[in-house]
Amino acid sequence: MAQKLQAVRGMNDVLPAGAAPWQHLHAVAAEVFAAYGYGELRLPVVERTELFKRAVGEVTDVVEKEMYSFVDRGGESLSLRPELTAGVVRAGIEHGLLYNQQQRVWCTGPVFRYERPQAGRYRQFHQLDVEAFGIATPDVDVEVIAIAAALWRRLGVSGFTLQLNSLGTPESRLGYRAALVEYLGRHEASLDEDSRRRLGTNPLRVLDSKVPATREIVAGAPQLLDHLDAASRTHFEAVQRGLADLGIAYTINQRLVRGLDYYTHTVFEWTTTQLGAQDAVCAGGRYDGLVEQLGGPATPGVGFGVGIERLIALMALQEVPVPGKAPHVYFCRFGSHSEAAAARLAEELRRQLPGLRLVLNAGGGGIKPQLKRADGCGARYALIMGDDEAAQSAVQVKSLRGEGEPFTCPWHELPARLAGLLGL
RNA sequence: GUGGACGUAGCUCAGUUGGUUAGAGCUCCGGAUUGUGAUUCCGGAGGUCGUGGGUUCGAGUCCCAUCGUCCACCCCA
Repeated sequence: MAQKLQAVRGMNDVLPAGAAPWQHLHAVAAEVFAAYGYGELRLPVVERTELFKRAVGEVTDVVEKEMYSFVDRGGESLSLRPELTAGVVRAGIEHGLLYNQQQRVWCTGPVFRYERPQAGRYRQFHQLDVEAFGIATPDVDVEVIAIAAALWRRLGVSGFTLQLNSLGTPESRLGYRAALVEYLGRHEASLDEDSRRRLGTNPLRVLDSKVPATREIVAGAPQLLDHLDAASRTHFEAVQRGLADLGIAYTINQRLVRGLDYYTHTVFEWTTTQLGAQDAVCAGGRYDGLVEQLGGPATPGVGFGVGIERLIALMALQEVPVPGKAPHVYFCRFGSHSEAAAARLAEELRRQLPGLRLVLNAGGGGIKPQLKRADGCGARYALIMGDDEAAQSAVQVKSLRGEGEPFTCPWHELPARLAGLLGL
């Protein structure tokens, strides 16, 4: 039997009624990023599978079992991007953006992960991504975090906790990793199955296990921060000072390790308690080895990704005001002489008032249903033109929101009158 | 991938221990003396009860499968 046509699991439609928060978020984000001097990058959704294997890490869950990979007609293995950073770095290397220079960029778009969908977790979701390249000093770590804070402020969302940690350099991490494996190995029998498996593949991930028995063991484990070398420690302290200096509150979470392999030094996560299990709205950190690892010149980098669906869910939950895009006016027209005149006048108004949102009635109907549509679409004013008005080269202007009495206005005065009424 | 809950009109939901043409509210459309909405009144449209099998004389109501949604795990934004 023919199956009902429906969207692919975990991939959602945004309908006109739900588009306002998306538009608002994008507009605000673009402004905030520009305010910090970040330029936009627009990238393909598909990259070579190899890129993600090398960037994200071959043994990560994201690459191991969540990528949408396929072989194209030329026999090449391609993947829908599971995150944005890899593509940004690829583009940076390819176009020489990272050759001995600083780059501040941002990027947005859909990313794909084959996971079991759940509230706040979808197979196609959207991220906002901010990256700064070519700056090794901790001041950019702070800058990037401050951008996220500015975004929350401009949007009017609140209630986040900024969690902070440092992974140190790859070398210091290796030392720590050895100490951790040694410690966990001694307690292997008490670990849960997942953690035992990770012991061999990705032992740091054992640190954020939620299994109670494992947590107990982890509590006594060697601390990552104790294994930082002097330079890493200095870097991390500078980041903390910088944040304190800007009045950005944070808490250090030594169990915060990222799921992607490329992070070094600073890692951070903005979490909320308001979204259930999917509590991370924004996460990022420093990845000084990534560019080189992908074949570019050794270039430090810091950045973060924001989960747009989660942020929007939070905006809805906190009832953040979002500017509406309802029409300003709805133009009712009826009668044999007025329809064409109204169409011409509507075009003229839109031409003269570029910000004007005007819906011209179409499909006929009496004045009553037309006014009903006008009210229903949220317009502030109705313009009414029947043959009576057309005969006087005028139109009736009627407020639908109790803003004054209806009045008749000649066509040629209408642009100025509307501009005044609507503040255009 | 694991465990659990759920799936009836566009939306929110009712539907008795399986029994004749499946209901409500909201939305939508039309009307209430000829050209004025959001209140009120009247009328109308709209569902093969997610889909496919099965049990039964008979299933929205029971069973199986499948798709999807939600919750938790896992993972992560």
